[in-house]
Amino acid sequence: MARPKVALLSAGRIADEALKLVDSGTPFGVNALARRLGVTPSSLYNHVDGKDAIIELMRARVVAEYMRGFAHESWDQAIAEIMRQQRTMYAAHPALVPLIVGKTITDAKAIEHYDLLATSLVDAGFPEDEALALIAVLDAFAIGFGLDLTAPDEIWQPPGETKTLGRLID
Amino acid sequence: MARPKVALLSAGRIADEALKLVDSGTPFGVNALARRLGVTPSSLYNHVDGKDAIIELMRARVVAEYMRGFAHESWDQAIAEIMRQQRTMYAAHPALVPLIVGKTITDAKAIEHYDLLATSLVDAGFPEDEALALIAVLDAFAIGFGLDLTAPDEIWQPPGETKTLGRLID
DNA sequence: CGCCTAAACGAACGGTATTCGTTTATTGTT
DNA sequence: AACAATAAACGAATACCGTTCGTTTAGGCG
Repeated sequence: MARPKVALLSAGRIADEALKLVDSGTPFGVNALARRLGVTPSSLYNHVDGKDAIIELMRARVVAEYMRGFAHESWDQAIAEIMRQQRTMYAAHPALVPLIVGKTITDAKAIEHYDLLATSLVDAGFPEDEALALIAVLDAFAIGFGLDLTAPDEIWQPPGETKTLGRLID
Repeated sequence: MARPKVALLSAGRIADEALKLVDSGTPFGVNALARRLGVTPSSLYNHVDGKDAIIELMRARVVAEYMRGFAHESWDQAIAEIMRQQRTMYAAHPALVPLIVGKTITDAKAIEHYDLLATSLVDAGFPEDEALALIAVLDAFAIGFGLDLTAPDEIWQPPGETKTLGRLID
């Protein structure tokens, strides 16, 4: 097929289908995504910059849907609210978490939310370095929690007898 | 080369060199590891079960080196001690964290430590399901913190102006 | 009408982990 | 001492992966 009458693809459709693919539980990949879109893998590169860019598009999608920000709240209430929103977000798309982990955040909306928190903390009197450290710790916890949602069925596989753990995980 | 007079490889040497490779910052892989060992990739399979098994060997190595357990401490002191040991461990080998994340834990010593904590919590009166949930949360936080140590140089890459965040990260 | 661009395809490339067959040196057994 | 079995290396082959490039063709614009 050459150029079709109406374009089969668009960044939006790619992002949507990618998220559906991820949520379906099958491992994410450019080839699998292309197959789902009824297209060859190389066609995607006419609309999108590659695998990492697609992942960033997915991040943008879920951030736009789940992160609502906060208003007129004390810094600790703001933190609680943000963590709740992130929990809901990651719970809705657990398989996305290991994909976005460790990748630089470029999405404007996502950065906006971090900026909002940073401003709230600084306004509340936190020194700048402490504010940054706090944001990092909160993010670490949120990511860690999100990863827990994708954890393999068997987190632990005791090779021998255990005193307590074996009973707990059964 | 066929079989040499003295074996070039052993599970131990593979684990050691793998950890050195990981710590060096170059991306971990079977090919890169084999090159470092002066051997072809397929030779590794005479001693070790594959990539994931090598990663599990590395986990065993660092757990054996850094996790000392605890004794006669209250449950909250025990938690604090475990978290400190994990922090030190991950800080010493940050690039290992993204490799072990999400992989089933089979190493005996590692399981032993989780079992010790589980026992401590149950003995302290926690219901079994709460104890397991608590362990999961603690683990999530530790992993999240560990991942933060490997984070890319630029965690955020603001596409536009920011109110506070841009100032904080410079 | 003709040119340029957009958007698809297919082939090829370099990379990954892994498997298998072959070779050969060492070890264990009769 | 002769011989079989095992261990441990290599190299070639496989099956993926993400990505790049050249080619084709349809649509829009001057």
